[in-house]
This record gives sequence, C-alpha cells and structure tokens, in this order.
Amino acid sequence: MASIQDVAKEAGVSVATVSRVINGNCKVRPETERAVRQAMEYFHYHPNFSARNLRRMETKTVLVLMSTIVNPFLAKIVKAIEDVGMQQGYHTMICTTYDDAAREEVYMDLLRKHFADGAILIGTRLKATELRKLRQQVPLVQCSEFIPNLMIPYVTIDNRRAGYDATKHLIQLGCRRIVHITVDNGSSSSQLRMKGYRMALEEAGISFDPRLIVNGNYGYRNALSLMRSFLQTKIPFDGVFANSDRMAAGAIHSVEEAGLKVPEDVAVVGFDNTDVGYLVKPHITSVSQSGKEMGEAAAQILWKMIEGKEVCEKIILRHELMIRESTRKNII
Amino acid sequence: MASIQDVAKEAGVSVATVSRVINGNCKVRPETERAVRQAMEYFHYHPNFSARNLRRMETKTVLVLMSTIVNPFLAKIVKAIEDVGMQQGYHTMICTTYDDAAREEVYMDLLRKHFADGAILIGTRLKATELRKLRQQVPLVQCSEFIPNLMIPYVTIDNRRAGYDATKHLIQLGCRRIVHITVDNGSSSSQLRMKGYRMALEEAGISFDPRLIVNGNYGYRNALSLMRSFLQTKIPFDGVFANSDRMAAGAIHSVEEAGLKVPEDVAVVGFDNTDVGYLVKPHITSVSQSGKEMGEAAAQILWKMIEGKEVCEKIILRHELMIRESTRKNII
DNA sequence: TGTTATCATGTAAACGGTTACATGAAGGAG
DNA sequence: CTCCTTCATGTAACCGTTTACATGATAACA
Repeated sequence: MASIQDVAKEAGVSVATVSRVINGNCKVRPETERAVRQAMEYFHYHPNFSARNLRRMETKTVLVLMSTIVNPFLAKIVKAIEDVGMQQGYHTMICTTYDDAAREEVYMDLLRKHFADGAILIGTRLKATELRKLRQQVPLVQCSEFIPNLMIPYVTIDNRRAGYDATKHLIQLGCRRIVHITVDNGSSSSQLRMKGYRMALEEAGISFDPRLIVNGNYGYRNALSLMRSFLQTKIPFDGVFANSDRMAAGAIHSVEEAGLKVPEDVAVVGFDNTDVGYLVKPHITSVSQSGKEMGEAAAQILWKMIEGKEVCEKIILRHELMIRESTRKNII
Repeated sequence: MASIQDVAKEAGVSVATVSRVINGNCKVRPETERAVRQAMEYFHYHPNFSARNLRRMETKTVLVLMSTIVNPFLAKIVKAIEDVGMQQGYHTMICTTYDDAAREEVYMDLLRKHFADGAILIGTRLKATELRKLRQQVPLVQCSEFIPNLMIPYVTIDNRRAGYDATKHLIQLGCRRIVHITVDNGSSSSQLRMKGYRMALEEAGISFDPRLIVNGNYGYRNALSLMRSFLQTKIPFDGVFANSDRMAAGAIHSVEEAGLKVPEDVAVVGFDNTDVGYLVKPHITSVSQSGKEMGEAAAQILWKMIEGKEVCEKIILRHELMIRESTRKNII
C-alpha cells in the first residue's frame, strides 16, 4: 500500500508538495501537479484516513445512533441527516443498538475515542448520567426521543399534545372506553403520549382504567395477539389509540376477527402516518410528524456545535392528526 | 483532551507502560497499574482511535453498503452481520446509498482510504470495473444482490429458481396470463426472477406477453397506481407475481377495487415473506428467504478475508414458497 | 560471590499524513 | 546593480498511539 512518501519520490518532489496537490489549497506549478497526479495514479494512491484524522484532529464523520432501522419514520429522519451531512462534506454512519446496553456502550466508547466528530441520538436507552458525561467530550443532539435537562439540544414534537389530540378525537367520536396500546420501553414519546391520553380523559370526565393499557413492541403481530387476549377478557371498549400504525393495524384485525366493526364499534388511531396506514382497510387515522424536518433540524444543530458554537436548542415541531376511515363516523 | 503522554506523566511512568495497561497484553506491576488507572480516570482519558488505527494498520470497522434501510428483509441481514461482527470485536457501520452514484462514490472512497477493514455490499449499483479495482484494495463480499465473475464472493438465493417456483405455482392454479411486477433497476435479483418467470411460462407452453410486465419501485402506493392503470387497459390477466410483498399488496387492492376477487379471479404472489404479507387480507403467498442465514454467511466470509485468507465462495441459500390465502384455490 | 535468567519498565522509532517555517529563484522597482 | 516581493517548493516537527529493543533490578543457581 503506497504512502505519500512513495508518491513524492516517484514524482521527484517532497511530501509537502504532494499534500498540497491532494488538498488543492495552495499554489503548485501545473507541470509539478501533473507529475504528482501521474505518480498517484501509478501507485493507485489514496491518502490514509487515520493519518489525516490524527493530524487534523477531526474525522468528518458523524454517527446516528438508533435502536432499529426498520421504522420508516426514523428512516426519513436519517435520510434528512445524511443529506445535510453530505452538503457539509461529512460521512454519516448509522449505528443500531437494538436497545441493547452492550451495543450502546460500544458506540459511546467510539465517540469518546473520537471515532466521529459528533452524534445524533434517535431513541437510545442511554442513561442521563452517561449522556451528561459524554456530551462534554463530543457534540450530541437528541432527535425524536429525548431526556430533558441534560444540556443536550433536542428536536421533537409535543408528544403529550399528540397523545391528547388523538385521544380527544376519539372522545369526540363518542368513545368512552379507550384502549391505549403503548410501548413500555421508557421512551419519552411513549410516556408523554400516555400523559396526553390521561389528560384528555380527565378533561372529558372519564376516569382512567389501567386495565385498558396494553404494552406492545411497535409490531403488527405482537399487537394482534395482545389484542386477541384483551378481547377474551371481555373488558368493554369502544376505541383504540395505538403508539404505531402497525399496532393499530393489529388492533383493527383482532377487532374484526371478533366480529366487531371498525370504526362503528371500535374506532382506531395509530401513530407516525406510515404507509401501513394505507395498506390495511379501513385506512388508519394517524398522527403525522415530519421526519424530514426533524432530521434536518437536528443535523443543523449538530453542525453548529461541531463548528464550535455553544447551543442548547429545544425545538418542538408541529404534528397533525390525519383523519381516515378507521375513525370516520358521525361526530356526535 | 488528554493524551497518553499526560497520563504517563501524571502516573510517573512512561507512555509504553500506559499502553501496556490499556491493552493488557503485557505484565505490569499491580501498583503501577493502579497508578496508571488513577491517572486515566483523572483525565477522563480514552485512547485516540485514529492514532491507534494508524499505528496498527487496521480499524476494527466494517461497512455495510445498502441502497435503503427501510426493507425489513435487508434489516435482518444487517442484524446478522452486526451480531457476527460484535463477536469478532468489530464495529459495523451502515451506509445508505439510495442508489445514488455520488453517495456510492463517497463510500467507495472511504474504503480506498482504509476507513474500514472490509465491506459487505447489499444491493448497490456499483459498476463491475469499479468493484474489480476496489476488491484489490479491501476485502469485499456481495450479499443478496451480486455481479458474477468479479472474484468477489457472494451469498444469495437462486433467484431464477425462485421466480420459476412462484410462476409455476400460479400456473398450477390454472393461471395463464400472469402479470409480473418487477423493478427495473438492473439488480441481479430482478433480472433473474424475470428469467425464472419466463422459464416457467415457456415450460407450460404459454407465450411471453411483454404487455404483462409492469415496472415498479418495491412500494405499495406505486404498485397500487401502476396496477390501476394496468386494469384500465383491459388487458386480461388472472395472476400476479410481484417482486415484493408491498407491491403484491398494491396489486391485491387495485384488483379488489376493480370488483375482482383474490384469489378466485386473480391469484397473487409476493416476495420476501415480510409482515406486510400478514397485514393485508387475503394473506399473501410469498417467497421466503432467510436474512439471518444470508447475513451470517456473508459476515463469516468477510472475516475470513480480513484474516488474510484468499476466498471466493459463492453460496446459494435455499428459499421457500409460503403459500397463503392469496393463491389458495383449488388446484386443477 | 559471580553468572545468568526473569521481569518490569523505559527509550525511541515507526505509522502516514499536514503545515509552520525556511529557502532560493525570479521578477519588479528604484 | 541592489533591495524587496512574490512564488514554488523543501524541511522537519507534530498528531497519539504501539512495540522492538535496551536497561537495570531482582531472583535463581552453581
């Protein structure tokens, strides 16, 4: 593997001149440049990444930490981050943790060792104390999910309000006993949506019934079987607010299996406005948020931080309830 | 940011001793080690990644290049690769190219610069000549999609046979005019499945009708609108073989919109056996392949190569047609 | 007691770039 | 002709590790 030394020797110049040709920030005589390029070609030379990083004290790389890549909403966030990164001349690397502490530790360690110049965290389980330490070593931005009061900027939606809106919509349709399918992973989004759910109930004078809370894992089949079990308990209900469209789809199918009709007997709301909402019939009413805007905002903050600015922005983007067939009955 | 020098000075030892404590491969007196660890703690010291990589001439990192992360089948492959990588003490980084030449070039460049010790390619558009050059600089393995005769190992299924099996199944149900929804992106899988489709037709004495070929993009909504248009042409058909479950779902819904019944009037087969196959009704018959096995096999080959072994394995895993409601009618 | 083996540790040379500074030639002004 | 700029290029230090080799102390043994 050829080094800059070999190229310099072959071209009959010093390593400094080769470096100047590579980086193009300094004047080099055209014929010298030609000789250098020829030598580079001859050796199939490519400057070593680690060596450059070591000297420059930067890697032009950022990490995106997420628990899983299969979520289409998160994929939009990632795409937006990558787009901003590319514009800035950065490499974006996706790291999946599967909510596994050992994997998270691996990537945290990478950050501490300056593998990357910064990171965007999308739904990790990292603990507050760990994050507090880490943020002093490397620029961090939280995206979608977040822990407050860490002095780490975040971009998200008002999940409490979103949970409130979804639940209130069901209440306005006449629902009184609303099942909430949530995900018991301690994520801020789940907790806040649950708060919103309870707020809407309270406001409508409906008392909270813990038996109506179902804990799922975002997946279709999981929700399907959980709701089948729930239906067997015969606990009456007339609405479902699910934390994902896939879980909403599972709820719809289990309800229909039991001979009930959606939305007439049970109205259903999902979350994230993914194409699963269109895939099942009836189409699913869902809370929509813009992954693109969220990713862009987070990325912009991260690059501000990488440039050395002290920022601690908290950005709340808007969400919107997309009303479709799964809740479209006459509003009383 | 503290360096090994600072730690050495603080602990009153040489940098070599600190290095020995960090790597733990050499004897160090317990009290010396204690002093070093104390100093490391004091400075919040973490060894610099670039410096170590430069010296060791390895990065303990591998790249997974893929066009998009939203495909659940590909996600399983990635998970398997990551699991093997973790066992080997490697970091796996996911790089998405979105079938965009500029992005692919960025990652190829990273590989040439020894950002990573190797890479697994899952469905990129990289050209044969480029790959041929690259494989001489860094270990590569092709996974799922592949270009033959590159001297780059690959792991895949027999997509031609899979296309044949899917089509033959439809023919055995009595279908004579089978629409094939494919993806015109030049991928090996699409091309081979198409070949299998034509093979099955020929074998059954059915002549190939190019009007029955529809080009989609793997997505549900795309297939839905394409099939709506197709239905308006009034070209008769009685079966659909789609290159993804999402496209199969789109086909089913468009057919049902048109007042036809699945599987009675039109039987439908999808691909990849994803949970979308369960999400729509009728459940979709689909070709199943094991992402876990595929990822594991590819990873094992890659690490053999990283260890310096010259290998050029070509592994063909088995696939299976999962028959469900979308084709379940009486076999004639 | 002298010789040698063993052990913990230090010294310094890499690894492959970047870049501040030095150098020397050519050109322009007086 | 001399002095000063300007320009292209070279020299060498530096980034933070690892590791072969050197060193000196201690233990083992004759």
